[in-house]
Amino acid sequence: MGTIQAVKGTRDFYPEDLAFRRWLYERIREVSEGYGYEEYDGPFLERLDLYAARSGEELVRKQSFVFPDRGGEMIALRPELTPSLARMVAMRSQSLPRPLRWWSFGPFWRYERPQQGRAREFFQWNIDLLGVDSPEADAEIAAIAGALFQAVGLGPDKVQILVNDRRLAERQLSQMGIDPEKRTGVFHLIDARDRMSKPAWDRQAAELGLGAQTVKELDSTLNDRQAWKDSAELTAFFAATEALGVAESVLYDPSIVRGLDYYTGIVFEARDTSGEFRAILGGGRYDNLVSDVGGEPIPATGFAMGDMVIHLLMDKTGVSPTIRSKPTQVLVPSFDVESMTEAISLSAELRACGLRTEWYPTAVRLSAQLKYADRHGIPLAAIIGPDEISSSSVTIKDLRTGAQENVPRSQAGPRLVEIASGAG
RNA sequence: GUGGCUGUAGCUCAAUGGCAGAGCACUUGACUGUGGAUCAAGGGGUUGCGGGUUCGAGCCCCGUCAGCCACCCCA
Repeated sequence: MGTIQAVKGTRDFYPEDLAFRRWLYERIREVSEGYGYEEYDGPFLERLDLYAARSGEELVRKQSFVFPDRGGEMIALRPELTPSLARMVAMRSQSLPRPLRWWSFGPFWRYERPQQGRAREFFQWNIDLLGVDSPEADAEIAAIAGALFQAVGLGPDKVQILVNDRRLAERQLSQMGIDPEKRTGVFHLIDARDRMSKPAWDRQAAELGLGAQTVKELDSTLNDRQAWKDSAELTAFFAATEALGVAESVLYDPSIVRGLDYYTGIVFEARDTSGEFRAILGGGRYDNLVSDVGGEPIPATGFAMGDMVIHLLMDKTGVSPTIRSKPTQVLVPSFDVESMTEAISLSAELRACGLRTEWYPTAVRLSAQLKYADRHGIPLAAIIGPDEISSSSVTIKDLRTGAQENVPRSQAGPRLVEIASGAG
């Protein structure tokens, strides 16, 4: 190709691609606002220090796009939103009325090897509930995730939200006599269990210094689907998700611990039930983050969902909508050179009636102009040629049904509005 | 950051080391006032890029870039 290549890991959004992104954004907005959440956004650029606070070694050191500004300050393209949210809340923690229900949708960047479901530039939905320290708050957040899946056609048979509580997991490890210092390593081990073979997993467990008896106990704990009953928080959580009507979508899973360091309580992630793709979304409770960036302590819970995996899953399960990127409702063909001015003025009249109207700019064959309308899914055509001009009329054609009628020119706009609104 | 696979038309893919092709899409015509279907024709390529081997490279070799897959990590 002679053209300059796109930046690695970025995506071009042609009109049909942007149409899907906007459609997803609209579903996200409807669901978020349905629970009373306000839209906000942070800057795309942040000081690298912000992430150094808590996000985790890997994310900051290796996966951020970082550059020095002209003053030498290290700046990062935001790899996630939660630290920005914590900073924004911390800066006004005295004046913001609580609880805070905020959501956002925008671009993020991570310097990683692109592959299926993962790019270097991606879009992400963030939704958070701050100022409430209760399992019921976590349950609302999980219910919102379930509501979004429902809204895009991914029912409980296709997506499950898998839930655990770090406090329960830590208690379980303590009961097994596992040193608190080994927790992080053991959490990673737990996280990797379904991706590794049994022998490899046992070997890594041994490397961590876990005895055979401990490994056995750990294994049986990870298979105990009833252990949530030992947790007051999870018991309250599941009672609340049932009341919220999403009981079928949430499931206790003792192997969910999540990678980010700032989670402090209930954690969850959504997976496709076929197990084909990586996590669709992930989140949980992070009660210390706001104070970590300098604010007064505010408990918080929330999640982030990328735009790529859910799209892959929707395509695979056949629930992706077919979206028309062309907004035009009415095409006004240019019948011939002589009537072109009339066609232009007709299109202006139709626009004045509130119709999204497109004038065909060259007087080519009428069949070619109607074919253009057909290819773009434009439902209506308003034809004005020599016959119509001499009788002060317009021929209206509904391309969906093939029906055609001739109306006085003064009636063309109102009649088209009627047809376009489905009343015709 | 590590390892593997693959790069040919807008898309999906052919072509034994010997004339770069097909289907879909696009444009035009069959059809001088009517789209979808059918038929026909046409446009579109520095075979990702750079080097090497060879009489001759889309094909073989080296490098590079990109895509995909598995790690790592995570949305």
